[in-house]
Amino acid sequence: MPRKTDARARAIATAERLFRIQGYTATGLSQIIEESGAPKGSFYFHFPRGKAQLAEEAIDHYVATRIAVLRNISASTTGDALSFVHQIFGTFAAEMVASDFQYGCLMQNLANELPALDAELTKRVARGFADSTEIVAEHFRGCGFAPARASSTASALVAAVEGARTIARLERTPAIFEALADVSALRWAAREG
Amino acid sequence: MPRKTDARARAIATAERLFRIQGYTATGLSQIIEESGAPKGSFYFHFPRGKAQLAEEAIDHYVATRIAVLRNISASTTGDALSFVHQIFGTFAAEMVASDFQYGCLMQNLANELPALDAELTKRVARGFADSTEIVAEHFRGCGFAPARASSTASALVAAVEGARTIARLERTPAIFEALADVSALRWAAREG
DNA sequence: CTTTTTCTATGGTGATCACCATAATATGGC
DNA sequence: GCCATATTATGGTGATCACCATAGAAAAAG
Repeated sequence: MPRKTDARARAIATAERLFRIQGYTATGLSQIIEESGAPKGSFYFHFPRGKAQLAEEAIDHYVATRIAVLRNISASTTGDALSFVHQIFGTFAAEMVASDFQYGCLMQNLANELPALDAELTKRVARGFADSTEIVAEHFRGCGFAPARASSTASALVAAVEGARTIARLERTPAIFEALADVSALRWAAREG
Repeated sequence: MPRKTDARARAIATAERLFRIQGYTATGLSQIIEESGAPKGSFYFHFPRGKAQLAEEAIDHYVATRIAVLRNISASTTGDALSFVHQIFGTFAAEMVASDFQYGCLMQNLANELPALDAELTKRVARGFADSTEIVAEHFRGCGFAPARASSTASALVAAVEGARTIARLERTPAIFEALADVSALRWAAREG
C-alpha cells in the first residue's frame, strides 16, 4: 500500500521553511497547510501528534541536510583547518545572501523557544548541535589537533556560526561572516608565522 | 503630577523576563499582566501602542543594562584584550548558571522573530547589537589593535557570545563559554609566544 | 469640597490557536 | 464490482490571542 500523495512531504518542507523564517510559535498550522497546498482535512491523519510531530520531522530533515553540507566541506578541505573554517563561513554566508537573509537556523530558532517544546523535540535539537559539532571536531583532529583542542575549537566554531546568523539576518549583510573569517585567519597566521 | 504606582515598571520587567525565557510571540499579554501583578484594566493606559511598545521599553532597558556590564568589564581590563575577552565569557556564563540556563538574550530572541516585529522594534534590536559591538571594538582599539582589526574582532566576539548562549541553554552547562575562552587564549598565546 | 488628572474594573470585540469527530471519497488489491 | 485501506471534507470544539470602549475609583491640585 504505497503512498499516493505528496501532501505529507510538502507539509514538512513548508513547516521547515516557515519555522526558519518566523519561528515555531509564530507559525500557525493553518499557514503551513495553506502555503503547502496540502488538504486541510488530512493533517492529523499524516501527523497524529500534531504540530510537535511536524516539527520533529522538519528538524530531522534540516539536521540531515546540514550534516551533509558539513561533511562535504570537510571532505573537500582534508587536513586544512583554515580552508575548512573559511569554507564553512563562506557557505553559510552564501546561503543567507541567497535567501535575502530571511532564513534562520531551525535548530537555533527552536532552541530559543525551549519552553514551548516537548522533551522529544528538545532532544532532537540538542542532538543536531552535538552531531554538527562532532563532525567539525573530527575534521580538526584530522588536521592534527589534539582531541581536547579539536573539541573546543569545534564548539567555538559552531557557536560563532549560530551567532553570526542572528546578526546577519538583522544587518542584512554577510559582513559578520567575513569578520569571523578574518579573525580566524589572524589566528592561524599567528600560529604559523 | 507624579506617578503613583509601579504597575508600569513591573510590566516592563516581567515582559523582559518572559520574552527572554519564552520569546516574543510565545508570551501573551495576559501572562505578563498576571505575573507582574499589574492590574488588568490599565495596560493600554500605560502602553497605548500595546505589545510592541512594551517590547520596545523592555529592550531599551535590556540594552542599557548590557552596555553597562560591558563598560564595566572594559574599564576593569584596560589595555588587556585577553582578560577582557575572558571576563566577558565568564560574566555571561555566570549569568546563565545563576538563572539555571533559563534566560536567553532578549536581542537575539527578538532577532529570531523578525517577521513579527515592526520597524521601530527591529531598529532598536539592531541598534543594541551595534552599540554593544562598538564598545567592544573601542576596548580593542585601546589595546593597540588597528581599527579594522578591532572591529572584526569585536563583531566576532559578539557573535560568539550570542551563539554560546543558545547552545548553553540547550546543554544546560557553561562548557561552551569555556571552549570559547580556551580558543581565545590559544589565539593570543600564539601571537605572543 | 471640587475639579482635574491618573489609574483601574468590567466586559466585551473578532480573530486565530491547536485539535478533533464524523463521514465521505479515492485508490489499491482481489 | 467488492472490499479494505488511504486520504480528504466538513464543521466544529473550547481556549487564547491582542485590543478596546465605557465607566468608575483614586489621588493630586485648587
